[in-house]
Formats: sequence, structure tokens, C-alpha cells
Amino acid sequence: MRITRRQAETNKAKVVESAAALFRAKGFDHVNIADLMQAAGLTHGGFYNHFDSKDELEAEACAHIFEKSVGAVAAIADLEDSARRAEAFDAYRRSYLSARARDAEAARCPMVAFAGDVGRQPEVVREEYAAGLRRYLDAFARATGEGRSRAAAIAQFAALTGALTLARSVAAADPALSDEILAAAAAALEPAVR
Amino acid sequence: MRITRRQAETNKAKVVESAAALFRAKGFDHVNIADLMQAAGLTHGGFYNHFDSKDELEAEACAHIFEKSVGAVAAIADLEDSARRAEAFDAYRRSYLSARARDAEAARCPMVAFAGDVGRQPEVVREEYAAGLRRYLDAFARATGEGRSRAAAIAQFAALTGALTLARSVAAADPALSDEILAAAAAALEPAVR
DNA sequence: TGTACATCAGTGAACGCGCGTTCACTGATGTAC
DNA sequence: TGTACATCAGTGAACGCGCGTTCACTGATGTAC
Repeated sequence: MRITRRQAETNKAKVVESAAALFRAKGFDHVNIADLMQAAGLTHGGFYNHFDSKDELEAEACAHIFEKSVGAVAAIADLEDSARRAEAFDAYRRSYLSARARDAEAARCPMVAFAGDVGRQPEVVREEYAAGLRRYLDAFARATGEGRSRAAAIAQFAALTGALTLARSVAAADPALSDEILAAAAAALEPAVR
Repeated sequence: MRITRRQAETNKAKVVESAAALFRAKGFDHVNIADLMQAAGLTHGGFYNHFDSKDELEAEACAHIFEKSVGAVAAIADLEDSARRAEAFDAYRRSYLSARARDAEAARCPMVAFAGDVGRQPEVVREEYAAGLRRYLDAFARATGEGRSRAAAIAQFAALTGALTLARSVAAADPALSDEILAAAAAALEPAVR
């Protein structure tokens, strides 16, 4: 039963979109093609009409995820009023370290979702990830404001990822420790430059 | 061909030891039982003479790894001369963020090796990991010296893990960015309290 | 101390399952006239 | 605009491989006498 070309494109986009969510929740290696196609409302056999391999989808999903994440940070960096920018950036970091972000099944931050695994992924995925991280850090450094060095911005972002990753890693087994980690990281945040 | 009870114990210890190294290098899910037994000089069939399941070995290996890591930090914390303790702690953090630590196949820090994956592991492993992180953070907080709050110590450790994890994640695809991350994190380190 | 038997660590083949990938088939869409 | 045929997105069964786990077997160790 052939379908519209337009419909086929929509379907492919849906696969990338829902695969992205699954990858962020479970990691690349713990999502199988049957599940991922089902999440897009299709059956597994059609997968190879859209992608040469699972690796290729992983790379596309990775790019898709970074586009959104980088976009959100860039939007803050692009705020012209420096006071509003600083306010938005503070809110971003607070929300980054919130219990809600920790408890979300699919990690919002691509680095939290993938940093631990990406070294073991095929090269296409590693390249896409590295390109994404580069763009993310550029946007993040711009968002910190003129007063801060790029190095300081990177160190600050590392602290955010580290804290959220640690908090997520013990969320189930030791929620109190997990809360303590988030609170400690939030307390250590320096206010944004206005 | 039955062997000495003592020899059997030695063999089990060897399995835990070499599995620990493999897990740190490749993660729990990317080490199979045949490889892990071979690394210990045995064949895969004998695995279940020592362990009920792969999960059980994962938990034991996890405990084994934390014992070493926590021991190293605790040894620094236990130094009586506060100037020497501060010096040792500085050296520890510098070495934590070194290119050498990043390039080591098996991550030295258990959190860098496991934080991303552990949430998806069976409960025995998650519990062992959480217990290990608790002990590690206790030792780390003691090692920072009396002048620093526990919260500050935790935030600082999160910054270390985050930086090393990010640096490792792009080490292959973008070595320059990887170096930049390590350097930025090292520059942001506050000197230890003497 | 010596002998006979039970035990059990180690071996390697086999089982069963999950998963990425392939393939023959379907039938509506796209196209050539 | 209408008709005939080729195309190709989608389907579901099947393939092949890797891996955790099981099992029958071996033969030296441990033990009971």
C-alpha cells in the first residue's frame, strides 16, 4: 500500500523525532528498531526505506536533538537587554538543575544523555555529537555574558552536566543524596553578568 | 579437572579484578562473559560456579572499584599535616583532569565510567554504586579541608566529573575541544584549604 | 598413612532469545501516453 | 482528462549472529574410613 511522497517524508520525520526521545531516555543501544518504528506508528520492516542503517538514524537523531538544545541557549544569548538575558540565563541554569529535569525520563540535555556512551558509538554519531557540543558551548559562552571568559563558561557548564549526571545516577537508589547534589550545585552557581 | 579450593578463590578474585577493568573501559553492557572469563585466563562455562548471574558480578566489581577509589581519596583526607594534605589534594585534582586520565582506556573515576549507565542497570548494581558514591563524596569532602562546606565539595566534585566526562566524550572526534575543556576546568579549580 | 569414593572447578557444546538486517509481497501513488 | 503500467512505502516473516545461561562430562582434590 503505497502512500503519498509527502506522507512518507512526514513519516520519516516522525521516526527521527520519536527515536530522538527514545534515545535520550534509554541511550542508543537500548532502543531497538521495532520499538522505535512502533513509536512512530509504523512497523519495523519499513525502516530501511528511510535509513541505510541504525547508525545513520542515530546520527540524524543526534543532530535533531542538538538543534533544539542549541537553539534554546542561543535564544537566551541573543536577548539584547543584558538584564533580561542574565535573568533568562539564571532561570535556564536553575531549571537545568531542578528535580524536574532530573526526573524526566528523557534527559533534556544531550550531553547528560549521551556523554557517557558516545565514545562507544560509530564515528558518524561521534562526529555529530562533537559538532553539537561545539555549537552548544559557543552558545552557552555567549549566554554567560561579555564579562565572563569562555574558559569560565565551559567550566561552569561542566559543573552543570556533572551535577545533573551524578544526581540522575543515584536518583532511584538514594534520592536524598541526589537532592543534595542538585542543591549543592545550585548553591555554587555564580550569578550571571548583567 | 578439579583444582585447589585456594586456587578457585584466587580465580574468582581474578575474574572480579579483570572484569572491573573491562567494565570501566567498556561499560557493563559491552563486556560479555566469554571475554571477561578469558581475560581471567578461564573459559566461559565456569562462570556460574562463582556467580549466580552477570548482574551479581557487576555488583561485586562495582564494590571492588569503589573500594580502591574511595581508599585513594580517604588516604589524602587522612593526612595530618594540613599543608601536605592540601598539596596532595591539589595533585589529585590536577591528575584527575589530566590528558592522561582522559586517554586511559578504563576511566579511573567510577563515576565517569558508570554514571551515565548505572540508572539502567539492575538494582543490585545501582545500590552498590550509590553506596560507593556516598562513601566517595564523604572522603572527598573531608579531603577538601575544614574550611570548605560539604556542599562546596560536592559542587566541586561535580565539576571534575562533568569536565572529564565531556572531555572523554569528544576525545576522538575533536581533541582540541577536549583539551580546551580540561584546561578550562583546571583553571577554574580553587586552591585547597591549608 | 593409604585407599576408595564423592565432590566440584573447569571445559566446551548447545539452547533460547533479542536484535539488526533482508526479502518477497501488497496495493495505492506517480507517471507516461 | 482517462487509462495502463511502473514505482516504492509499508508489512511481516525469516535469517544470522551475539550473548547469557544451561548441561553433560572430566579428572584432580577433598574426605571418610
